[in-house]
Amino acid sequence: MVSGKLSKQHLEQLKQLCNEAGIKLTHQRLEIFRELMSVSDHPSAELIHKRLQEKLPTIAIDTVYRTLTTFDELGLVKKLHVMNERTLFDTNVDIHHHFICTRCKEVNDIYWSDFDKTMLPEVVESMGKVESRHLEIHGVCNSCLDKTG
Amino acid sequence: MVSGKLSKQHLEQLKQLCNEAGIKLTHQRLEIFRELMSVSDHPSAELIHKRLQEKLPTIAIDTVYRTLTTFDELGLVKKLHVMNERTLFDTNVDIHHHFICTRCKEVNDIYWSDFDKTMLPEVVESMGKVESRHLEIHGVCNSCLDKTG
DNA sequence: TCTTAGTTAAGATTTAATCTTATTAGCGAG
DNA sequence: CTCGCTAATAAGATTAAATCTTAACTAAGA
Repeated sequence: MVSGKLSKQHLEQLKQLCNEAGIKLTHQRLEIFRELMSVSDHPSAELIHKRLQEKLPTIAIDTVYRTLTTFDELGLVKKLHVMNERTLFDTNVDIHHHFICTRCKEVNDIYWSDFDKTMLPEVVESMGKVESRHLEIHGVCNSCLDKTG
Repeated sequence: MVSGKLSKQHLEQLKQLCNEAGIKLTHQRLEIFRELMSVSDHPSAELIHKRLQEKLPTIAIDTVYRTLTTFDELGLVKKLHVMNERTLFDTNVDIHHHFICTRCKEVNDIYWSDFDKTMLPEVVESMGKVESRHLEIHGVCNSCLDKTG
């Protein structure tokens, strides 16, 4: 788990990762990394940009977006809800889940009643009043597999 | 399951639902409903708008958005990926899931390794090459429950 | 038919995210 | 350490999804 205060170990990790990936360790990347490591919540790019205003008053929002995407590719952070850029509507209002192709973005319905009936862990129930659960499975659909392997 | 060609039964269902909800059954609502019932995929508001151009050349995109939201409230359709309007970043790259509060939109991490180890149904595996799974649990967090009940 | 509250069309507005271009800076070679 | 190349950045324009505003319209009950 990556979280807590920025240590020399983390710094070395970033340095090494940049080296391996063949990208430069810029001041901006370092500060965005430092900011990320100092929080345990799920910040937006804009929030990070805002928090960095004091240290880097001239940093552009675009740089934050770009850097976070780079970090996502390096595996340092994970984007949430990336599968679709827009809101979709489902005429199927029965309980079901989705298989989303990471290449063509096609959405397929999944029925898994055994899972729907499964009790959630105690920890989850203690977080609040659960209303629904939705499983998103990401992968490459057969159609895309056929095209490129 | 709601899909297939629009039948009189569907029409009556819409009429009744509008009545119960105290809203008018307008031409636009009927055509959007008809369009929704004729497809089995997951259309966006813009796609529906586009498909309706022939029948209703003057329909505004805003009407489609509004109507779909109304239908969502009526339970006729379901919005996908509604929990967050923006992309968030997670510094936790370990396998985990999320509890998302439908009121304050706060995101909490969930660990459920038993589920992570569970085999997916055969139907899912046959859809393509699965890369990852992500569970989103929606509900009201304790903090929000305390405020209003 | 008349009335009115709810609904719509059209276009402005908001806002997340990306693109363009000139400038800057990391970092390896010398 | 300095130079020079190339990747990276800042700034502002741009794109696009979604919502808001306002005047005109219409469904449905009286």
